[in-house]
Amino acid sequence: MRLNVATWNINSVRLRSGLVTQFLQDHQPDVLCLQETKCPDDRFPLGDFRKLGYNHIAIHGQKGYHGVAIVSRLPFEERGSKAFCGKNDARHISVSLKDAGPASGVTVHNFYVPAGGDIPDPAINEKFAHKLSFLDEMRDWCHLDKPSAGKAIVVGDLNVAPLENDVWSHKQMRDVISHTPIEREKLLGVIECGDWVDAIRTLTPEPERVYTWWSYRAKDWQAANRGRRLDHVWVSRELAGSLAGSAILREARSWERPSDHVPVMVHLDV
DNA sequence: ATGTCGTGAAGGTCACGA
Repeated sequence: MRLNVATWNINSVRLRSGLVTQFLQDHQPDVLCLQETKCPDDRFPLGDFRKLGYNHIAIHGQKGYHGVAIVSRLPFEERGSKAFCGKNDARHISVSLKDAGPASGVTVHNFYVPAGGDIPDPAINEKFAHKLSFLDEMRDWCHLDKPSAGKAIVVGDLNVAPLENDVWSHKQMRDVISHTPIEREKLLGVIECGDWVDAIRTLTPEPERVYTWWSYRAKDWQAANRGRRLDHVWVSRELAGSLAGSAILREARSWERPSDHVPVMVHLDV
């Protein structure tokens, strides 16, 4: 069976539920993971997605900031959300597919890693310190909880572009948060510690440039094309052989009132 | 150095986070 998993930082699920439904209709992912829903759980637009047959929805939101959700047409069992850095700030949720045929038993973890502010010095910028601690805890989680044992997928807006060709200019980005050496090293350390396989880069190796985010601030984002690969899909070793393809929906950045991130999809033959 | 978004609480714009 073909299993399609997508991730998308939607930057307000209420404002953009129309874009989400368009994406679900056009691309039919089995599982869509959303970040930055910015929506309390009791105001999540469940009905919009259920209408399209996405009847299984796990949400972990709060008012105004962050928030993650998993919207699925395959049934699942909720696996809960882990609080990182001692904060319950709606940055993780997980499910295990169940009664879903050959996809049963696949666990999906959906993350929204802290952005980290502007100044890349943890001594004077506590947001950057938080981001680094969060990445440290993700590594500990891989070590202690062994989330990559079995069939598992990590997706999300990890807010780090780890490889040189994940940004428009490696040289000009090395002091910019999302591509500083310490963040890149820590994110690659999480992958290594968990023995995760970077699905997007397995299918589209360097040196090809891959971006999933373009700033709202550029006058003409397409002409400038100063993108970054901030959104990721990792699979456990057991699923690596099932990787069948991936797609980054760049055109979604041109939709009306877009998110600054675009959907990232991975196809698995399970 | 700037640029642009979304939210929420005011209050008819601003602060904050990204």
